[in-house]
Amino acid sequence: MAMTAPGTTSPAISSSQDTDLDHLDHLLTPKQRARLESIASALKYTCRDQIVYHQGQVADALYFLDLGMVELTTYQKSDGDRHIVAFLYPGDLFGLSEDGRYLNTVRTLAPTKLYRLPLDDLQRLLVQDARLQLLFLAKAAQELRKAQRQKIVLGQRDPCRRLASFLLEFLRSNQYYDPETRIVSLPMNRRDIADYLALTHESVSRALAKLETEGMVQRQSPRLVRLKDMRALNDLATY
Amino acid sequence: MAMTAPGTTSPAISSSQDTDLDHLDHLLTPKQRARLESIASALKYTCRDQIVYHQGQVADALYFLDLGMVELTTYQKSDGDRHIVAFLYPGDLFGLSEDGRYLNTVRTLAPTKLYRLPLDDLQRLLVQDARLQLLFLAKAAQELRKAQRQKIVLGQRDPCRRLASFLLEFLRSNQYYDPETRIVSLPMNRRDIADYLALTHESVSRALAKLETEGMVQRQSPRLVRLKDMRALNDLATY
DNA sequence: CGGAGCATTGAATTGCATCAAGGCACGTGG
DNA sequence: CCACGTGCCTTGATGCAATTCAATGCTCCG
Repeated sequence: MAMTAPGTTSPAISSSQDTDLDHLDHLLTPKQRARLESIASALKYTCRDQIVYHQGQVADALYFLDLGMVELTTYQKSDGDRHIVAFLYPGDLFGLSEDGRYLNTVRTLAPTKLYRLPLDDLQRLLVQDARLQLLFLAKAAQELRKAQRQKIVLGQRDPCRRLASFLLEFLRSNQYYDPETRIVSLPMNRRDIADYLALTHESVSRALAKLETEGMVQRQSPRLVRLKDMRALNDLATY
Repeated sequence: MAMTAPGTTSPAISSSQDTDLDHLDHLLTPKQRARLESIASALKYTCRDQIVYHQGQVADALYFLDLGMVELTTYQKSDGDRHIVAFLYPGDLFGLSEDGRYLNTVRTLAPTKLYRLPLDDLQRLLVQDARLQLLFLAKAAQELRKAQRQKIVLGQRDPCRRLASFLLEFLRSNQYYDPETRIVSLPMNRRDIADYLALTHESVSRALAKLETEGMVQRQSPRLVRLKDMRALNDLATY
């Protein structure tokens, strides 16, 4: 495991506190921005459940999520068991591959805008501009931290703990969390949450119910959850 | 999630099939090697259970594992529950940090040799040499793949499946796996394995016993496990 | 002084009881 | 109709405790 973005000690590099508004863009010089735009093509998905690419397809590009939300899933063996590896927020990069093939299937969960960066062009660009490459390295380190955290969350066997960690992930999001009302607006269904947390959808329901009876959250509707006792949630959550 | 090493499509970049012998070194030009050596300091640990650094210490260097094996652990909250994030093989980089502090504690599991690369020197070097930086980016992508796989393994609830995946990880290792006899020589105890797989040490024992009664493995001694039915293990394992 | 045998420690394993997550079925509501 | 929630039952992982085993250190005796 591991890889520190060398830049995390430098103010020039992205902090670990990315939010919806804190995109890669803000860190770019005008020239870098122009160069990236010259190789990028914008993609827009107006509805959810659209596939960006499939696991196993030849990997020829990296993607930058600008708006919306996508899920990254991996399908196991022959049996259909699905595993959601991550939910991605604006500012995240995706396109992880191995032996030239994408490792995941990427699906939109909401109207989404993203940029497609062809790998060969991008590599050329990153070799030309080493400072720009440092930003990508920092992004990679950020994803690594996220994966490590998530691994620890999955290590917890109490569904409530996993769910608490999951809910708290939304604090980063401007789009799906309103600090005023402290309401999380879940862009995915119980099944998706279950596949992400390695639970069944029933267990997700039950865990949510338990958190509610314990006064930590309050369900306005299935997709709208108000975080009542942030302190207790934080204590429960692993990270 | 995600980040493809742009280089995975280029033969110049490290393949995903790293083994103990396939170190970063082999991919470096003599000049790159010399530059890295000029900023690196070699560290040798002659026995196991030595701490390289502690979680929370100020992160000022990246490390390259040259020989031996280390474990990367994260300690939770106040209670002592420990989570082993990864076991590292020769060729791996470590030193992941957040807000300038190391995220893990690194401990040797065997006599170990590693190189210490101060972050400020390294960043300078990577800005000078963008091609060298691509190698680091590729390493980061590799760690990301590893973390993603591990996350899926932890998603499985059957301890046997997790253990099978764990045992198969050793196939990469020249040091701890002998293809002739097909014997894995475990460098860690049951407790460590348990903390890695999010099980109890009893569950590890039981899972191993079950794999043995089903003819997939054979215990020569607690630390020596012969892989009898590779096919069945692969079917059982997630990845 | 040296070596055989015993004691101690810790890891690993196994039996047993418990408990909680999963799976099924059904009901509800948008 | 599909997503969500919930009661009931089953299953299997956990936790505790007892046992085995290995390695080490120690004593005591030759």
